Amino acid sequence: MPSESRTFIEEARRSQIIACAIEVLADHGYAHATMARIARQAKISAGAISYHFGGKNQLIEAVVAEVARLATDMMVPRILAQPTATLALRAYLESNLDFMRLHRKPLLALVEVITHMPGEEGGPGPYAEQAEVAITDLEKVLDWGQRSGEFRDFDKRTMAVTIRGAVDAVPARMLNEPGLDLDLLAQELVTTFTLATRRQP
Amino acid sequence: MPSESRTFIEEARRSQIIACAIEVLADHGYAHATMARIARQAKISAGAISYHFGGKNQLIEAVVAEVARLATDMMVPRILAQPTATLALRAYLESNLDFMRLHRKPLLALVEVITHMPGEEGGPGPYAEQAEVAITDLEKVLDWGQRSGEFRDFDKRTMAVTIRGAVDAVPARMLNEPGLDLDLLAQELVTTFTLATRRQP
DNA sequence: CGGGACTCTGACGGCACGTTCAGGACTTTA
DNA sequence: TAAAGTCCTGAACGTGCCGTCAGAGTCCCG
Repeated sequence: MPSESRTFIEEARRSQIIACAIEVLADHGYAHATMARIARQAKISAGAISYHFGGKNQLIEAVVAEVARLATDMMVPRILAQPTATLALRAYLESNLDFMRLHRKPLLALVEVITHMPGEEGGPGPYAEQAEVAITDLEKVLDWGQRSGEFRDFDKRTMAVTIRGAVDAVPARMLNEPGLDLDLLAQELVTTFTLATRRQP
Repeated sequence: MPSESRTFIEEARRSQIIACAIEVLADHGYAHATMARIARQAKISAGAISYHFGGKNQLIEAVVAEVARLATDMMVPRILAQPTATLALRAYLESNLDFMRLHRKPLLALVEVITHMPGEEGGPGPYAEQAEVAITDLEKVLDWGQRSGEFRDFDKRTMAVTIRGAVDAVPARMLNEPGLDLDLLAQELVTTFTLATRRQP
């Protein structure tokens, strides 16, 4: 305990600051998530954040990495455990919405960063690659289903973008409809895209 | 000409500034669309914009109104002219993508404003209502199809949000895939959502 | 006990942005 | 022609933000 108390404090602070950044991002939006505000949430000074993370960009980076890890851990194993592509697509949708329900604020924080973080002039945001990974993963499931004969012959990329677009529309709805039933929503999405992708009789 | 030259100049300047704001928003993104930059694009000073519009917020408001008018004019008549809900849904998707192809920069500018404009603390952005209108319009088409027996019994709001999410995912793709064929894309979307909504045999 | 490493504060500098304003050029009106 | 009105510029503000830094507090080790 004594030999590790220093790094223990360091790690504890980092975790606390990341958690507070997620809280502020989810509750007040990217534009209002200033260093001073995150610091106030953590009951420390703004300088302390720079001390631990070196700057705002690196803090954001840590937040994104943390939430991405959460999502990956929850989704990937469930998807890979399915025996058929149809069930894998179902697991993709269900585990994704499960993640939204169980980690509501981290999800909203991630969405704030990905959608509002300014990138280079006219180019994509710095975390566009994050979204690209989610799409290519989905494409793999779709390719699996087409090669196995479960799915009809659609354009894989277009279908992947369509499904992700539908899923990404959910967080905004969570903000405006407090009583939204995500289980029911998952059911509707599964039905919709099962019908849209299955091989036609 | 003399009696109206004053208001003529006024209107010409307003149109020019709106066009330049659209250009800058589409090319460089909301974060980089500063007053100075828009002014430089229009070869005037930043003060002139405040003179004609009273401030940045009112300029943005004018931009949104202009683009929304463009989109409505192109889509609504085509949708209402259809004899069945199935064809109306097809017209909704096709006319929406047509608008994206014919008015690429105004569309991208509108997306920039709607997605990046900061609103009140934690609340939705000031133009969230704009998106809400697009969804309720779509719900009307879906309700039409359910009452006529063309569509199966899905949750109208969920399906509307799903379709809009899929459509709203297109602009981001236009930025990253220059050679994207919007006609082919429209065809895929029509097929996908025709299968997803039609009454099951 | 005393030096050193770690942790944090509070204030300051610098920057980017939107807005305002006095004044000038030009046009219309009296 | 003179006065009034229109249109615009360039500089000067005020604001909000991030990053830095000297110094203080705390804990450990010699």
